[in-house]
Amino acid sequence: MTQELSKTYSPTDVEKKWYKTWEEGKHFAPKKGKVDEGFCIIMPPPNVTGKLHAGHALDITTQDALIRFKRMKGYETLFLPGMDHAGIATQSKVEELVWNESKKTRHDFTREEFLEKIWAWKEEYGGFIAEQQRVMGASCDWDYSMFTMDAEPNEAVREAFVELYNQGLIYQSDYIVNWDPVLQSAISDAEVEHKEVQGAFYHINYKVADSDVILEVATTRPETLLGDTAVAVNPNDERFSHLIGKKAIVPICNREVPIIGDEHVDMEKGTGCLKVTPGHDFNDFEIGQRNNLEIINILNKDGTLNKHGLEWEGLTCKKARNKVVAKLEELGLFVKEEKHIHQVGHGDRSKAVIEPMVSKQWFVNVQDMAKEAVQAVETDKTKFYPKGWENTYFSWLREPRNWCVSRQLWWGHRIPVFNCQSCDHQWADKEVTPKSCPKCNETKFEQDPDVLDTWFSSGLWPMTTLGWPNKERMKERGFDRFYPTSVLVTGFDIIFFWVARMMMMGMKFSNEIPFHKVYIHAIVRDKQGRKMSKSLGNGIDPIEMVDTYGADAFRFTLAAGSGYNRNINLDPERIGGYRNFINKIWNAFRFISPVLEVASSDLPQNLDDQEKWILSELNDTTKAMNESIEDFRYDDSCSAIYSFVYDSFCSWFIELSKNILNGDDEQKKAQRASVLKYCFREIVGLLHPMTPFITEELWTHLKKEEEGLLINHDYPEFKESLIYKDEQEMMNKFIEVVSSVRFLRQSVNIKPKDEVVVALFTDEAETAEYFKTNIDGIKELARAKDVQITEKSATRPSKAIMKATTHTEIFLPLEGVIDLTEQVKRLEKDLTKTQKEYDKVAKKIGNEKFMANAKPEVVEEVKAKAKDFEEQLKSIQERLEAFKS
RNA sequence: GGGACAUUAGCUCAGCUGGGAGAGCGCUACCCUUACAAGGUAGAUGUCGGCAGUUCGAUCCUGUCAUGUCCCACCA
Repeated sequence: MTQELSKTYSPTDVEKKWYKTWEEGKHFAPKKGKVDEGFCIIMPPPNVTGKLHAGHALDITTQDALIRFKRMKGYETLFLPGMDHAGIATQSKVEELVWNESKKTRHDFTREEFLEKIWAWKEEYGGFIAEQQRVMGASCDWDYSMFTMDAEPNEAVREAFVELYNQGLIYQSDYIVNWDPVLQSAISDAEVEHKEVQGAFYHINYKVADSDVILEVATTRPETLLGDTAVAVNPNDERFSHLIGKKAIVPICNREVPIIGDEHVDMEKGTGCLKVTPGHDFNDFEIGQRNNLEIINILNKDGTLNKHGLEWEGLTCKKARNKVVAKLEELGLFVKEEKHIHQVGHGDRSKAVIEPMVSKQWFVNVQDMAKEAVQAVETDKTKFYPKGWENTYFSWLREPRNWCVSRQLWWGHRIPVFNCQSCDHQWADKEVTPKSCPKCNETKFEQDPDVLDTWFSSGLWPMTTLGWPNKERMKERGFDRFYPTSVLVTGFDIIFFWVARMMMMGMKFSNEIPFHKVYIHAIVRDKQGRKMSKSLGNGIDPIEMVDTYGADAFRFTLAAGSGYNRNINLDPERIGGYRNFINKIWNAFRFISPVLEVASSDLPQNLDDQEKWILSELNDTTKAMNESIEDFRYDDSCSAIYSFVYDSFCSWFIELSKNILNGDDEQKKAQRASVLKYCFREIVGLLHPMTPFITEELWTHLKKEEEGLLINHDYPEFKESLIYKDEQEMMNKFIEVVSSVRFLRQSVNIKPKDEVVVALFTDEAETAEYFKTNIDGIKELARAKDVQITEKSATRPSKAIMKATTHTEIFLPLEGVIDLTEQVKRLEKDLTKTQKEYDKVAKKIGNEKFMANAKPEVVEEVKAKAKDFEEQLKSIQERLEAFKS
């Protein structure tokens, strides 16, 4: 039936075929399984017009592995996809496009016209990333897919906003915000990146009015003196306290401003005198609030100086800075400039220097919400994996600043606040277009022009996607079944942006946590550990990797690198390595495929030693897989299955089966074939979450007629009945002996084809018995024509080379000349090594305190080791003496 | 300025509550052995960052120093 399998596995067609089968067969849709419980992961929605990058690939791999695992376990699973409108990113992209095409900005269009352009762009490129997610094998239910600007999320956003507004938790305020002059919008604190910049302290003299006293202030931003409305000193500072209440004269604009005392001023820092610019500095704004200072805004929206900039109106701050300094020098008020490295805020999207600026913005009062969000994690309602990331989460939420949610953009959720032009009433409305003012019933009113921060809708995402706030939709989409969702998988870089906000919003509107567990995965970097970036050109294109190595190999690589670490350094060569592993599986299958017809799908009754051993190893692997996937230790899962398949199954069990399968004993042959088939059925099951495609493909040859697709099949479980400890222990000795023979063969350059005679000496009756039972295996794998097994009291062959283990002496009798010096050298090396090991344990046994204090089982272990090493030493010494004489 | 995390084989990393240092890749040698050269067999490599302490015993615990990465914080 399957004789035509090619020597190497080619993934492309197989992957396409199976994804289509799964999707068209609706196998990603939630279905009640044997466990009466839902398991749901909401996929972090990527930017709608984005392109899949390595980070997304990791997102998908780790999430999809969990989903597939739980689906097989019999949970009703939902992997819910979606896309984000990504306000700033998308709008900027289209602005750039329009500019390149027609040298026009968005302000050359009406709001409606420009939004149309963005929608058109979205329609054209919007589906692209979802196709790429399919290529990765994401088993999400596309029927659930949502876009953050669809009608349903819009409804959710308005619902949430209006609720918060009516509860007084949303307010509008003239407040100092981070102003991005490129975006020409306010941005939230979380969107500001602080970068170290080489700047300077400029020392400037301010005259005190009606006196000769001069106050020297230090500032990094001399140009802002045009907006100064006070000079502040520390009230406890004896140097200056007597000046409090007097006036100072701001240079250049010659404005008289009060000298005030404020505890905030650090006597040690700078000159101890602080110029206060409430309009353009966060601290100064606070000082201004405390002291009722006037606020002067000296900047335009684009970051250039306005009329307060006097002769420098229209210049950027940076350009104005030098000119102001020059002017001060001219006026004799400039003292000196000191180099100074300081942190300057930059917009994380635009990279522009952020200008603190006072403007009217909408804020969410998050103080209480943050407390609840903190508590949920403190009480382990929501758990972080790895736990350490809780600190990051807490650090953000324990001292939250209110969240500036308004953005002066067009692309996004319009703030549902309306101002009546007749009666000045302001209200928030759940209707997209309210009919009339609720207070005066007039119909002349205007909606607030701003849109909401993208993270406002993202914060509601787990609820929105499950139908909230519409009762009917919630029922339809299974809100009660899937909320709180099971796991959130994401990178640490958006713990504040997203995780924290979802927690706050979730607790606020559903009175529940939005997810039980948060798995924070690593950041994918290049092989040298550098962040992938456009400018470095070191990005790895997932689709290219899939084309080259196959999605399974790529997924396995990502999974193998994912545990509780914070970086994955991705080297395409490693993907190649795991591609080879996938190919290995393919070929192992090719090996067993001819005997499948004589195999039964169930386990035979009278298992032999080898079969018990492999089943026991498989059982251990199954246990390890089940536990590690549950704990998000994909690295452990991958290494467990990798070494089982590669070492235990392929290198030993298949090799040991060749004899039997090529032999004449039909019954034994059928039995072995059945065990091979059993193992393989389990292997593809165990691997399916990581490598869904090849496993589903092979499953078609392994499944029973009545069984369906692997994607829905039961995940292998640990079985008490398949523990065979003795057989495992014996097999380890067997492997040690065979490897030793191979080693000895190589040490005297015996060709792989040539057969040798092997003599084994052991005093362990059980071990000897085992070797005798499995003598064919030794012959086959060590290429021996004859194997003699005797007790150590027997005479050793006179002309032979030898290696000693703790339990068995392995001799290769040789004819002709042996290079004894080589052998002596090698044995002496063995001797020193073993002696060292022995000395270590002997020392412990000689140590009275050790014998008295150590745990009994440790003492026993050490004693046993001592005995083993002693045995081994004796063997080596005897042989050395024999050689030397 | 505050904090977190890291430092283990050439590279990337794993090592659970302290009890003989591991994996993958790479490397070396020999092999086209009838599933697989995207393969097989065998092999080499570590003062577990430095120093001190606790302990019968420390890669693991404590302190300290060094180096690195990241996060937070109001740009005097």
